[in-house]
Amino acid sequence: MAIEHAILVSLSEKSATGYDLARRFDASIGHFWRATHQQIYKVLARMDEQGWVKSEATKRGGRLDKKTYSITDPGAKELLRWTQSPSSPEVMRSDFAVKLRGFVDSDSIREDATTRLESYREMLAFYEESERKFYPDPAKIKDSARGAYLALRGGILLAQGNIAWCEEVLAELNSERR
Amino acid sequence: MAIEHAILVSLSEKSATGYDLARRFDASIGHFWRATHQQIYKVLARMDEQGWVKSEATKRGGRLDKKTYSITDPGAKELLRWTQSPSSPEVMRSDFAVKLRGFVDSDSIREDATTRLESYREMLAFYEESERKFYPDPAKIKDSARGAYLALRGGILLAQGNIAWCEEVLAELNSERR
DNA sequence: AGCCGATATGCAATTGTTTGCATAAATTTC
DNA sequence: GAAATTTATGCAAACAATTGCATATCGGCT
Repeated sequence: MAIEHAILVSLSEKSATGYDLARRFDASIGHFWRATHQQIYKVLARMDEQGWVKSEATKRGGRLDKKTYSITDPGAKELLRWTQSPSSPEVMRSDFAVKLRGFVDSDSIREDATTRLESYREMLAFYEESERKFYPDPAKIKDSARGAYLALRGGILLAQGNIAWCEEVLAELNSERR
Repeated sequence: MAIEHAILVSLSEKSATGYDLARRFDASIGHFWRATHQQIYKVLARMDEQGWVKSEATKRGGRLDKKTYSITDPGAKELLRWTQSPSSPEVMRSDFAVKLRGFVDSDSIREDATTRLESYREMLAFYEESERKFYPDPAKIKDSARGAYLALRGGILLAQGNIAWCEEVLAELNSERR
């Protein structure tokens, strides 16, 4: 029930085609909500029917029309309504935690923890780079950018939590080996 | 593709009925993987067909049989296979981050952050209580409990990350108010 | 005796998401 | 000039998960 709202947020920043959105959901906003292009196209069509977005078509000869979507008033109203309703707590679903809990094969867990550690470190590096680049001085952040900044901070803090977790797992597994 | 494995992990700890599992998925292992009883019953039936679990029925007169499930050899083999295959990185999906990113109504965000902060603090308190109770001395943890301990540590570290995030959001929103 | 909560199982419908496939022009790279 | 990548859209099938409903007994409380 929230890919719609992620799309509304994204469109409220800037109008876009489904393709553009798919790229955004693979980068910026995609750090907080993943979605494939297939899903985006389908949801966009539904949202269009509902009147939350409108599309402007560009003819392209032999190919299907290119459609640029923008948010409508009802769409903005829905976004406000959603913002104002309390968000349900995230459903925790961690393959890694289940794997740990099972503790069937410590070598595999070590490998997995190593891979995860690496990818969370990359993620953290990326987020921190963004932070330095876009918000060098937290006191001077424009009001319009406060939300994006705080979302980014979340990415950083959660990545750090995950890194700490992986490091602990690896430390524990290595101490166990002796 | 992982509720099966969470069930296998849980059954490998101790045989159980669907009902028992549903309660576990609402507490211990449920901290890392949520599932409803309906889903559990359905998946158990499928796993039974696949031969990953077997069930022993107890007749109960007018009512449907009570079935106690336990893990089979093929089930244990599948659990090992799953453990040894690299876990796909968790798909991040955070309503809260999307809401922040949109930043439509800061009062609602403040409320939301306050609620989340509270629930993560409760979670953390619960985890830390478990840690004190079951693992007072990390150096003396039995091998068989290492996995559960490390999963618990994950819960603690991620809860702390989320708490830090909520606190930052609230601090930022309050400084903005002036 | 009546009510409530716990025990115990499950079907059905719907919604949400992933995966596989398909098409086709424009642009960049070798 | 050929090949690969990017731009751009979408359908269909399968799988995963949620929500609503239904049933029935047992034990404890009032």
